[in-house]
Amino acid sequence: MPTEAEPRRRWNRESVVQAAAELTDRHGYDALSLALLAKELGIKPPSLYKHIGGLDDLKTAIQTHATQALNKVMLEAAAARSGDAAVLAVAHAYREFMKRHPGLQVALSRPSATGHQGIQDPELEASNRQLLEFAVRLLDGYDLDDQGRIHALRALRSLIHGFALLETTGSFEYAVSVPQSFTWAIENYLNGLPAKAEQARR
Amino acid sequence: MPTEAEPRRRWNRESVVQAAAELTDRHGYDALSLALLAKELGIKPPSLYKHIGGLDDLKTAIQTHATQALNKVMLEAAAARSGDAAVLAVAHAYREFMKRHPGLQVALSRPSATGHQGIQDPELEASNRQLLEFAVRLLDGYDLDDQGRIHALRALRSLIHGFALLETTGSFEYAVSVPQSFTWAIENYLNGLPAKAEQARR
DNA sequence: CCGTTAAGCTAATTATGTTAGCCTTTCCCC
DNA sequence: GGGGAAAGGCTAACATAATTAGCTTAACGG
Repeated sequence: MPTEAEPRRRWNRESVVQAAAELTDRHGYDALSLALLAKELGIKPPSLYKHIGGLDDLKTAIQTHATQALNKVMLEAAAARSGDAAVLAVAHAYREFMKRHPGLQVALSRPSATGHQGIQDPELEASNRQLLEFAVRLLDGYDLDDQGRIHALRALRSLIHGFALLETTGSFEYAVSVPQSFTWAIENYLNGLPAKAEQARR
Repeated sequence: MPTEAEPRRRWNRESVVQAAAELTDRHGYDALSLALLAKELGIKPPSLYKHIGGLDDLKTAIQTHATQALNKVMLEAAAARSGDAAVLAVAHAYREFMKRHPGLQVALSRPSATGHQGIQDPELEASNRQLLEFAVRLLDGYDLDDQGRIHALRALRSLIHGFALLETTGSFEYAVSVPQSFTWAIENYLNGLPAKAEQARR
């Protein structure tokens, strides 16, 4: 009898979370269940507990997975760009990510399942810190002090995130081009920023 | 035996949805269940089906309930104000609403449970139409054509909604005042809008 | 080769959503 | 007032999901 049996694919926490994330994107965040995920992986629900702590833990893991993926996308989008072009590129990449990952979008738009009392994944911390450092540099071309930069970053992210979210919830019914609205929104944001004194440039 | 029995409070669809909405605000959107709701109302789960079609129907009802409540809040905030002051008032009212109703906030930030294929509550339609008409007037003081006004409204709502959402998901960890960031964000938005030619005013 | 461990399984428990069918109160109309 | 329909509640029963306990087996290292 030849060893016909599948090598029996081994799952680990990361691959399980990854599969779960894809599941939410395909079937919707609310459709995520251990039963469905187990079927998808070809194993039985109790086996999942060898990799994750339960449904809540899985949801939290999906959140951090999504956050890291989004951070990565933003960093890549801004690479080799600067100034307004960089901001626009990041904005479009952010929106693209949200549209391409409807499940993760929902995951990114809700309080973490397990109350996030400080104790966080160190890898996530690092990713966030890296993003912040990078993001601050995005706004180099504007006349902002340290506080102003934080304000500006929060505003930018709010704008992008809110837009992408409202877009997929179907809040933009009116017969005006949504992509144009997005570009308009970002440009209006940039337009409002205080320009750095001209003589200070170049 | 005197008729000690409680007059047995009667529920209807509206009061049930209202109670469910409050439940989500107190216990979190994900904690919403027919079992918990029934306990809250002092009835048994199957009885709920006399008022709602099931959990999905209830969630959709909560969404439209939330939308109408939010619309109302915005309208009231802008009453007797105009120009930038009106925009700021609406923005703050919107954010306040989101903070005060964490459950409804989540409800407002996800695709409707029952796919929203056009068939909508006429009352909701009316509320949305009313809001749009009003909102357009909000931007009277700026030099925008019809398309521009829609762009501007989408941008404003995205900014406010996104900010409130990220605020409660805990994305603003940095040690800078969040309320200040919010005001900054709205002012920056207004700042970016094209001012109407001066001679056209007063 | 043998023991440990990782990763799977079955069985059983609990909670929930949902349906069916029954019972009582309310209330309207005659 | 009477009588019936409708409203609103209930119990019983069932399906599915999450979770726990305890067993089994493949892999892997000494």
